[in-house]
Amino acid sequence: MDAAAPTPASVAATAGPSTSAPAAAAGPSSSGAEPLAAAAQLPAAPQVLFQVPVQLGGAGSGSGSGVARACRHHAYSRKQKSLGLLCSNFVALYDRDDVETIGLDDAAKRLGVERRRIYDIVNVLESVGILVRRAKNRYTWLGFGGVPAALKELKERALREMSGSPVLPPMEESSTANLSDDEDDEKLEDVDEDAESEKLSQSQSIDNTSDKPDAPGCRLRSDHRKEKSLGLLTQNFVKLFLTMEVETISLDEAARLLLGEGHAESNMRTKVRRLYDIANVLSSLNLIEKTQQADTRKPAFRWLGQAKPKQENNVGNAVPPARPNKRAFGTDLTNIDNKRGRLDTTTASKVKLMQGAGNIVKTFERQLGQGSRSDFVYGPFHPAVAKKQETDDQTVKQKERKTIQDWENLAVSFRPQYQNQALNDLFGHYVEAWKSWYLDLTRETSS
DNA sequence: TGTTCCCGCCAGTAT
DNA sequence: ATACTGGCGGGAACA
Repeated sequence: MDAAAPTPASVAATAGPSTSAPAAAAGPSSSGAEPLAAAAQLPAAPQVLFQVPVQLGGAGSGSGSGVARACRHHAYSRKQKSLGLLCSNFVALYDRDDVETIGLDDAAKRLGVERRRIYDIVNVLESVGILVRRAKNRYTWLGFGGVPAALKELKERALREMSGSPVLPPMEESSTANLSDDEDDEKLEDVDEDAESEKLSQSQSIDNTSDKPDAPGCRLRSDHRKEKSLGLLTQNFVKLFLTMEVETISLDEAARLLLGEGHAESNMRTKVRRLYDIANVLSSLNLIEKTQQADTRKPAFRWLGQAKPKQENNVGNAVPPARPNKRAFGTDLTNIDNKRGRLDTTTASKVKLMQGAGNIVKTFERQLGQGSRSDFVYGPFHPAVAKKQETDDQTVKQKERKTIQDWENLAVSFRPQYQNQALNDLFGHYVEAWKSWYLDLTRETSS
């Protein structure tokens, strides 16, 4: 649907400020223009909404590939079209009390991007509980207040499964509470997904090359799709931080961990590309930040865990000051960061350690993998209140404290039990190492 | 030159 | 049949 047809200015009109989505604006179909109370009302969001300085020449931008696109856009700057920036804008646009549901077309139109990009954003936002899909084309805005619950749920689920306890009966887990009519069918699939994911697990990473070793054939195509969905990948990426408590992790490493062994080079590349997308969005939510690994200087991401709208960079971060080092979309900037927390050093080695455990991670990742959209419904947990601004320092601090506590409990109670002895042993090593590292870490951080 | 990641093709799904 | 979703990877901007 996002085919050619770049409708040049379609947006500019509706989207107050300087929106301009040169080539992208292809606001597809969609019935008429919704009233959109002009996006101009963005709160005091500073750098929001695409400030594309230069209006690319007319409709321009070729349809097809980026070739045509590229050659006539001198002023083209990908920074201004980054997912991260887009996400910030998206948040600025919808993170308000009066926002209830979000229409994809509307969002695309207002932000001046093509629908396809909105899917990207929305999928990761949903993964972290900021919004929920209600129906085709419809999402409900939960806001940042939904994040803690979503993360908690993610963590719990991860731990539950790591500990070998059977994955919740899908039906129960995705307790319809929040589902709307058009989603429940997915749950049906989840049932056999569970059963199947077991045997197919290893092919997950290599499916691309169509090399199903033992030709499971029976795999639901939709499963493949789900397994690779941006949403799921986001969750698993986040789980890496939540359960392994790695302080920093490079996208390579993440990809490796998520893919497991026998991955083709191309798979890695693709996975990493996706992770970049995800990381950019998570960064703009301030859930993670870009840094470098101490030893290798390799770019990596650090978990901040305290989602909040981008503007409020100063409020209670669960982590020391974090300068805006990551490629600050929108605000542009250096990509390179020089300083990084002391933790990185230790972390780097832990991460290495983890690599050996790739298999295991992979295993549980797979178990968790069933997370189709219907799988992560934070309904029962979600507060529904406390939306917006956690600007309140007190609250934030309390939360931080609580988080630390959580982790401590976690460290203590964390004792996975694999039915499989070998796994159990292997994992044991990993856990031990992790635990000691983690304890060090908490001691350090919690001042 | 390597890294980052935008863009849109196109296949799978839903209506 | 049409519309919605979203995986995927080419290739260009960026460092």
